[in-house]
Amino acid sequence: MQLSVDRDEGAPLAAGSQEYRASCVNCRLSSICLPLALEASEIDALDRIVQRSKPLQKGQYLYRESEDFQSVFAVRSGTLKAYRTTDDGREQVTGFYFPGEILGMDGIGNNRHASSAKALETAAVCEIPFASLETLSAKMPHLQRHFFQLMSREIAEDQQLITLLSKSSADERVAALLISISTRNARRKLSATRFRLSMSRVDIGNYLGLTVETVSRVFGRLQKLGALRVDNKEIEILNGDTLADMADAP
Amino acid sequence: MQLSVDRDEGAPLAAGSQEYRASCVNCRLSSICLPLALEASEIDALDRIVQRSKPLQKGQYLYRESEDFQSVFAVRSGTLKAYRTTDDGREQVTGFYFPGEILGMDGIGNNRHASSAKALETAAVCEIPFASLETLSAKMPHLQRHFFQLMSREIAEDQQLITLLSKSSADERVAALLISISTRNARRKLSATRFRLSMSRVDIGNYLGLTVETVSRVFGRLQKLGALRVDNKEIEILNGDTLADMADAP
DNA sequence: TGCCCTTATTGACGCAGGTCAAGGCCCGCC
DNA sequence: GGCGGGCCTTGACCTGCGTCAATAAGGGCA
Repeated sequence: MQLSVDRDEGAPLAAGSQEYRASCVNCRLSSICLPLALEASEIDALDRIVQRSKPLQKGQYLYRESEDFQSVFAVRSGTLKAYRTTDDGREQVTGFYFPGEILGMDGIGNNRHASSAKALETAAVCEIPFASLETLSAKMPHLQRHFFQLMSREIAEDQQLITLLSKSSADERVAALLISISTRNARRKLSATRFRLSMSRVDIGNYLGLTVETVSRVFGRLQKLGALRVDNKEIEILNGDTLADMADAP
Repeated sequence: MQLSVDRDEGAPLAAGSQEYRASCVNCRLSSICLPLALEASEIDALDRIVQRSKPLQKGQYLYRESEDFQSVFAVRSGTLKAYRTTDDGREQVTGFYFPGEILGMDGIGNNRHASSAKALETAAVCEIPFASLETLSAKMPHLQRHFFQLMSREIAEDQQLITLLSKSSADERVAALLISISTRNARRKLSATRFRLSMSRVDIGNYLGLTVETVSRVFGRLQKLGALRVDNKEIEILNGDTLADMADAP
């Protein structure tokens, strides 16, 4: 059995094509993605600089590490992962991005993407050229503030991951990720207890600093504890409290 | 024997007091801290919003987690550490901050500091009220860009730490930290090969996700390899190449 | 529908680093 | 300058997770 596919695009689906003509005004993700305080005219101005293009297929790159940085991106549907490659060729997944979330901000620092972004499933994104965003921000205080906040939150989230990696056991890490996904689903009015993991066990392990085998074993353990039902990529959270306890148990 | 104390303040020391009247114009850290493209009049405007106060003593807090966020801070002299406390009471050091570096940006996201900052030794800072910074940024494109870049770099650095914590051995982690400190010293025209660690082994271990004992053993190992000379907090890098190899060995 | 290749699970085993414990050193304070 | 309490180091032991290996379960494609 399969949960329904995300239908997160803002616009009503236009008879089979060009749904990516959607606009921010009627995007149902705008509450996540945009500053709430923007006025209609301001949203319009933003809307004019946002570029929508045809969806990425699973495995396609949105951008690659060390490419010129031009834009940040908002996820409209699907999921992406961001990762960087270390000098010695190892990969590190630095984040998963769900609809309404912004990625690419790590490239602003020196005009070069600090990571690569790849679609984990078919995904649509809005491209926001950064130069235009800067110009617009200078004129729209709410927008400027919003972007400072978005970046700050990315920092805070990275710090949380740092804490997770630095201090926690395999169980805690996996539990924390599941809770994070659950919370982000809830924000988009999707089920917080039942969802499909778009990323592989390898990606999860990589993100959490664990091996696939360990991730697999933790899923088994959590299932045995009755906190979870796992059916391949389908997850059902049976006992959120157990999971939460697990996520920050000493 | 002790290396000379950092004298990083911008202004010449004013006969024993009130050296914190220094201004950005003649601060020798401005090349690290400020956008190079600013004009004199712009630096003046910035200078007027920057507040300098009396130095923090070792152990004093600059701000605490979950306090109201008002300002970001630039280190003028000394070192600080930032850390957050997890739900279960564990601490995680998220960064060390040296002269010329900015801290506090993780608080912008929801107007509350996401971490605490504490002086590791006597330290002077410049306080930059964020509201004023926002106003000024809207008028000064270079400044706006600069802050976007600073925040982006913080994200990129956090991602590097994530990679370190996720993938690397104890040896790699310690080597990477030493190289980072060395590089940041060089940027301030201090010795890249000889310095005094302002943080304790506990702090280092905490930052790197290791125990004190392991940190101590790694120092021993690096010393035995001839890469380092360690005398308590005094470090001399004897062989930067060995250290670099170690920092990103598979 | 069946084939092949990728992804996931499960088991056995070893090791890096955590834990516990003991001792030495440095430094601030009286 | 001597005393006390944190730091730091070193050793012995233990364990959670990585590694290796073998098998099973999907899932895309002809």
